Amino acid sequence: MKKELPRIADSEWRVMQVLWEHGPQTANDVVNALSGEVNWKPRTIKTLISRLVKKGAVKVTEEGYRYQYSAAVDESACIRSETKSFIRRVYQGTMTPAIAAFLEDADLSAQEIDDLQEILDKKKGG
Amino acid sequence: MKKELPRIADSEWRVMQVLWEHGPQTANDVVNALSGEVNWKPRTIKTLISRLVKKGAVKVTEEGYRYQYSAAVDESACIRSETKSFIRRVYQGTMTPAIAAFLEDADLSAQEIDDLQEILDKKKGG
DNA sequence: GACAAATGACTACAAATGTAATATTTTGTC
DNA sequence: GACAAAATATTACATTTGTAGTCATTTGTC
Repeated sequence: MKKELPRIADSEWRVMQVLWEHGPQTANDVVNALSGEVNWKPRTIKTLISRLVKKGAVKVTEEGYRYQYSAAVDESACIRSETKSFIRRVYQGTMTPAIAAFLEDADLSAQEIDDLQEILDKKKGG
Repeated sequence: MKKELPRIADSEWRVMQVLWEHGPQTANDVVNALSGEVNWKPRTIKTLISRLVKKGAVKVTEEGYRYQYSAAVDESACIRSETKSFIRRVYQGTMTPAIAAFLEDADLSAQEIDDLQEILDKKKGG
């Protein structure tokens, strides 16, 4: 059974990424992880966390005497869902032109090109 | 000199796409073009058009006795800008994982795979 | 155990967005 | 030229988002 993914707003993504990357943390840990990257007041980050909790994207546990926050939704599921909605919106649902545009725009190393070609080879094979 | 692209909201994209695809049109033409695709009342579409005009994404000309609306911003510029901000947000700016995820997720025909591989070959060659 | 410091809860508030309704003006028709 | 129909303009309103501030509570310290 798959859970509905809550809609994650732009700035909320930053918070989610910290939680996905570093696992359970206090609000302050998140604030620290983001300091330097963004210019938000600690309060702002707390607000974002609360909203994510309310949406069900983040869960809280009382570790000892302070709350620990951790992601409650799967990172790749969120990425896939966001990607799909992006492609629908901007490329009207057609993946191939989107990918082609990406490829043409991207500045790829030879290694990266090889990796991508391997993915394609595998797809063809399968 | 490049113009600042106005921020185009999700539902506004639908309107822009009609204007990009079909060129100058009356509000009603846009409504007709979108009917069947979306479930918006004509009023809603008119509102979206007005907002786009106010943002400078659409321009109005009085053709004869009724307004004609047409895109005032370049389609590929918008697509590129939106793509860049999407990749920054979701993939933290790294193109290759984004593309890899796209490829793995996409349901591609053999033909499409070949086309993409050709793009990659060309990139490697260049 | 009183009090400051830290943390979390509740509140704020403007702009953007989704989704329209109502009011006014223009135009074609009789 | 009066009036209905069509088009445009103005207004509405709840939600979401960005960006916080203030109030209340918990906790460590003396």
